[in-house]
Amino acid sequence: MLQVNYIRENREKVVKGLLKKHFHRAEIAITEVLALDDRRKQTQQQLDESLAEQNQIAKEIGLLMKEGKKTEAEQKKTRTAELKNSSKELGEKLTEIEKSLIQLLYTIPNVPHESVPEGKTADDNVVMKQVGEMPSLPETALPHWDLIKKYDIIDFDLGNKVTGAGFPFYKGKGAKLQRALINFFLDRAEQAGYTEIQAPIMINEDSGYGTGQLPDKEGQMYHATEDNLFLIPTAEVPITNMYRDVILEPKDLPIRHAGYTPCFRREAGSWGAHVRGLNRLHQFDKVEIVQIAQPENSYEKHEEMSEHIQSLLRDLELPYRVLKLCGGDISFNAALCYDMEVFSAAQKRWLEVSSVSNFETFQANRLKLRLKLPDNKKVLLHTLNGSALALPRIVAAILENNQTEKGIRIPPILVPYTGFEWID
RNA sequence: GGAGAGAUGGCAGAGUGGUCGAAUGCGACGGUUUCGAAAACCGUUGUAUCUGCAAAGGUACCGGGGGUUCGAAUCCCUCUCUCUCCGCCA
Repeated sequence: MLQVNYIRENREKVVKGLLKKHFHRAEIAITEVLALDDRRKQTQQQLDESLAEQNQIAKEIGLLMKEGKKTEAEQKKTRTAELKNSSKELGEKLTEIEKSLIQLLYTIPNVPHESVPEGKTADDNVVMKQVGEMPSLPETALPHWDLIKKYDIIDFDLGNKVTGAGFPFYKGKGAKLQRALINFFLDRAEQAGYTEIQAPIMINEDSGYGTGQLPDKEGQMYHATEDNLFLIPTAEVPITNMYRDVILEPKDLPIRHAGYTPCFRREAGSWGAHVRGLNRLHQFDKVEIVQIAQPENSYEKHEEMSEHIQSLLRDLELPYRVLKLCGGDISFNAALCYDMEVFSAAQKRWLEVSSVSNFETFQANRLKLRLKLPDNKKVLLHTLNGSALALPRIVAAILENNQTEKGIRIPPILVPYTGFEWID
């Protein structure tokens, strides 16, 4: 959620940025925000005045009562009755205005960083770099959904039976590979200075609002209505919400956390031929990295996170590229976002395995996550996160790219974690 | 699941209707003292929002929401959470 004061002071910049994000009603929405905010202030002021008078009279009555002047006290009560009525009306009006304002703000996306390229769709994203050699596979190469059957390591049919589509079972070396990847990612994050977190995988409503999954994207989350809890779509949600309503000091920063969790996404309506196998699941494993940084250096941290993620891909020997998302493709919350894609050689497709974003103050504003400066002023902090990494597509690429006649070769860096060199 | 207790400022902990935004203690910060430190002493020390160049002032907030009252941290209702005991249990 954008700050109203920021909008007010940077109106042109905000509108321009929102248009880059293809938020076409930017001008209208901003005008309305400012108008609502003016009305809010005006009403608040009227209410405050009314309440101030009431408080004043109440004090006077208190004094009169002490002195035993009951009649005079009774007289004062008439005026209070009037004031109470007007306060009530003003209060209701204020609540209504505030509600409209918040609702409107919820519909306005974050302003993109100036380096975000113009563009409408994923085709307009800018390839920043491409690393690694593209494997050349024989004609007989299989896509991962065939490989997992051949070696009996991941079972979708069992998942269908026990839970439903998109909830596969990992078996034997398939299960061990999962565990190896998680441990590898966590160890590397720890080496890079991230404190490991084991977070709850269900969150409450407040947390959903805090990081922006609510109110708009509730359809993406599984909802346990009995207890009004949501299964997390990413560890970003519980980890970032650790800092909801928190005021930090410069010495606490930057904060670096890494957490492994399963992630749950309903993915309503997004199924099709291009999401076969491991390409899209309802439940998957992911190690997430989160940083909380000072506004003046958050973009350095963003680069740092991007570099960390890339180092994982290089060590796994996967060919990858880094995209800078264009205005039209970048997410609602993000100011800047890089996507990391690995090449899955049998599908001959680039698969998104990580997304690293700087949200600037967009989440912090909802979270009320602030920094207390030496002069006691409070400013909103910047939040960042990235996948490091999401497992299924990494697994898909490893399986496809490393397939040989004698089996699937495990990348050497993982062998200490898996305990085996081949899936055969 | 049953019974009971509770939720107050960074922490501890008073406060049961009228200068209570809230005693006191601890912590933190600044100062005096000291070669330096400790101790002692003095002072400062919540958040949000509005008016204002500022100084200053208004309003709201004692778990959340609602109510009673001229006036509520204090009374009533309700929700949430925490703790203790019993039951069940990885």
